[in-house]
Amino acid sequence: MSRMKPSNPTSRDIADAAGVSQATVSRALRDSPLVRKETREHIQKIAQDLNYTVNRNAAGLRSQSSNTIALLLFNEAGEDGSDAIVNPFYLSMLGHISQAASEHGYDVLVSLQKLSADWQIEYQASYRADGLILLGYGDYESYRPKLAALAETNTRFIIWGPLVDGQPGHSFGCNNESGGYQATRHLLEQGCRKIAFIGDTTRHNPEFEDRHVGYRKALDEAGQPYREELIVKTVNSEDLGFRAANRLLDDGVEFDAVFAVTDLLAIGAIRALQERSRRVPEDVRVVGFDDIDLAAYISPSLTTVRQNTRIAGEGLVNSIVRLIEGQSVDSKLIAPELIVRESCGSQLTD
Amino acid sequence: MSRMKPSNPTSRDIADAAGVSQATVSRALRDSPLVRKETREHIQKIAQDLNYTVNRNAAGLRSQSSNTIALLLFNEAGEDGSDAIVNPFYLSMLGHISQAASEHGYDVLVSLQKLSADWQIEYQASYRADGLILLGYGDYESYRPKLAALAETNTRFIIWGPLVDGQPGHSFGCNNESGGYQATRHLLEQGCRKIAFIGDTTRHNPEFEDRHVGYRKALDEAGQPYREELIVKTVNSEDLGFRAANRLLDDGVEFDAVFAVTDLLAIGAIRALQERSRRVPEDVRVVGFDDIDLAAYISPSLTTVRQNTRIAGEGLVNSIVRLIEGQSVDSKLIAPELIVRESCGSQLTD
DNA sequence: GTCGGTAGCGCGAGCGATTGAGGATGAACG
DNA sequence: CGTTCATCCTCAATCGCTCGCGCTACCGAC
Repeated sequence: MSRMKPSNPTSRDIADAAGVSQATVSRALRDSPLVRKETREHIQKIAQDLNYTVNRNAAGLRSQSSNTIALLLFNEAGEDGSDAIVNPFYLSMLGHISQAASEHGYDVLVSLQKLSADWQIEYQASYRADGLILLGYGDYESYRPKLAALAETNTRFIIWGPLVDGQPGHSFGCNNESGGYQATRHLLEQGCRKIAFIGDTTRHNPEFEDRHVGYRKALDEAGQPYREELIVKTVNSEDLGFRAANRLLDDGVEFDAVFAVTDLLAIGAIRALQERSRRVPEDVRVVGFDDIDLAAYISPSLTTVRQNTRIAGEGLVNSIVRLIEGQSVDSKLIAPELIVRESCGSQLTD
Repeated sequence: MSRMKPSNPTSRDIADAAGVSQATVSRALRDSPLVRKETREHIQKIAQDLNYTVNRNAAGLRSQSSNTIALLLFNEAGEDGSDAIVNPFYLSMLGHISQAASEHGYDVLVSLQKLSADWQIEYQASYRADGLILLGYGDYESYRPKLAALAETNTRFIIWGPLVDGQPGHSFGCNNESGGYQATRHLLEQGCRKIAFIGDTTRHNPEFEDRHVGYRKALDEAGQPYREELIVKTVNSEDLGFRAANRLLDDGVEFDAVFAVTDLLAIGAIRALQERSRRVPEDVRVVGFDDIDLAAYISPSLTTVRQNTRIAGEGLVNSIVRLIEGQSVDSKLIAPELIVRESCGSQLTD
């Protein structure tokens, strides 16, 4: 099949050059306290001169570890065979995950997964990696068996998302309820009374479900009624946001604001509104969720609930590393933050 | 350090269960013609039942290969210790690279590199992977020695970018000159006569240099003079585009169009123009390069030169795989495509 | 001067796959 | 009926590293 480059120096070569045993080289290069400082430095210098690096395959084989974490990205695009489009929010997390991982001495293996793929793939990844990070997991309900299978084989994994009762494994996410609450409350404060909600409200998307809970809580608190006709259930993509808003308009539902559970949905909704001559924010105020790059640049710029991807990425990596090292993980949620821009019309009232 | 999950089935377990030797299991699982079809299927079934997957470390150690390609992303953010922001264009390539790689049976290891990092890191990556893909390599001039070092150690790598004379290794890119030409020519056809150019024009960024060549060629062809004062040299980021446009305005340079060598620069430039009350496209028409997601959503939507990331990703993977397999690679360029949107004012003349 | 303790290093047995060399089997052939 | 081949498998030797032990100095203490 494929070959690596021919004949690199091995630890034995270093050992010969340094006049020590090969085992000592191994220890020295891993900063083991079992070898004297001078010896260690001597060996390290020689290794550097000879451009030696440990063969990760051999090291991994012997130590039964890989110092690698696999990042499984689930793309939300439909099964229409179209290009795999990964949610930009997850993509922006990738950078921070990679960074954090390398600080912990881990490499990152990425793998795009189709939601329809069978779990065997994940399992294989588990052989290549010490742990898994699952991003954009989508429909939790239908994936639970796969998660259970992972857990059963002692695969260490962590899911980006809320803590769902009865879900196998660990998770790390943001306080979606708080985010949904903040968004809705902000709209209420702007004087909105008929706030449409775009996003799933069921256990299938616990993240969205929690945002919906926050939405409802804010309404309750403000003494506003919860109206079924304002709820459009959908999963995540720009196009679905577009369609959702169009459906509201088609149905003749009156609304003066939209809370979309993701920025992608919000952006699609804004496009639909503008196409049908509704001004944002004058006629309809819109708030999204995630704070993807796009949010700041579209017109009007999008008010949204930010999930800090740096903190998220670091948190995920921290958790998985703790898991790998056999420590316990405390799955606390990170706090989302409302970012006010133009689409919610705050400026109008100033 | 870290451990993988305890005791998985090995090929010997499969062998015992199937009543064959362990070597036969190994061959059967790799569809070797040396084992009879029935035997092979029998073994594969058992392997599946036992949730067996080959230990990649062991396989890699023995065969001196990893079936992995490393993707090195160079972030363009300054050294101000700020968050690592990867150019969204490269990020969108990631998905396609990952996809293409898995179709070839390769895993993808990602690694963010600071431009300032020493080459040792890349070298280490080369030990983990059969080949390297370098994205967003930045300043080619200063990196040449590192590339040479890679080439010298027989590391297989491929760079996204133009074919630069004297540059070690192989590359795969898009026809930047054509792209620059198309963009500029389109602006000329819109009646623009003073087209500012934002981007590097030197060998340090061969991609941009080539776009500049195309820009100049279009001007020549139209009999338009090339004016130094319209050129703003800068590298790539939204903020730098913002500053570049401001500088043009500060300097009192007259211009009726901007060709920015990346969308990020173009978006920054538009922001600056709008802030200083220049209408886009009425007063200044703008064309970018890349066609990142953002381009379609900003206001006005950005006319740009698209580099098809799917084709690019597949091409890169194809090339590196060929390289790994010892075949020759023909480095042809992919063709960029002008995507007309609002920022160039085409609609105005319709 | 003997002895226990310890720091520093070497020995050798694997880790689990791949791979070339060689054995068993049965069909084809003179 | 003995040979000759394919065909299909088995044997056993690696790949380069890690890690439990065991060995050797050397030190201070009795």
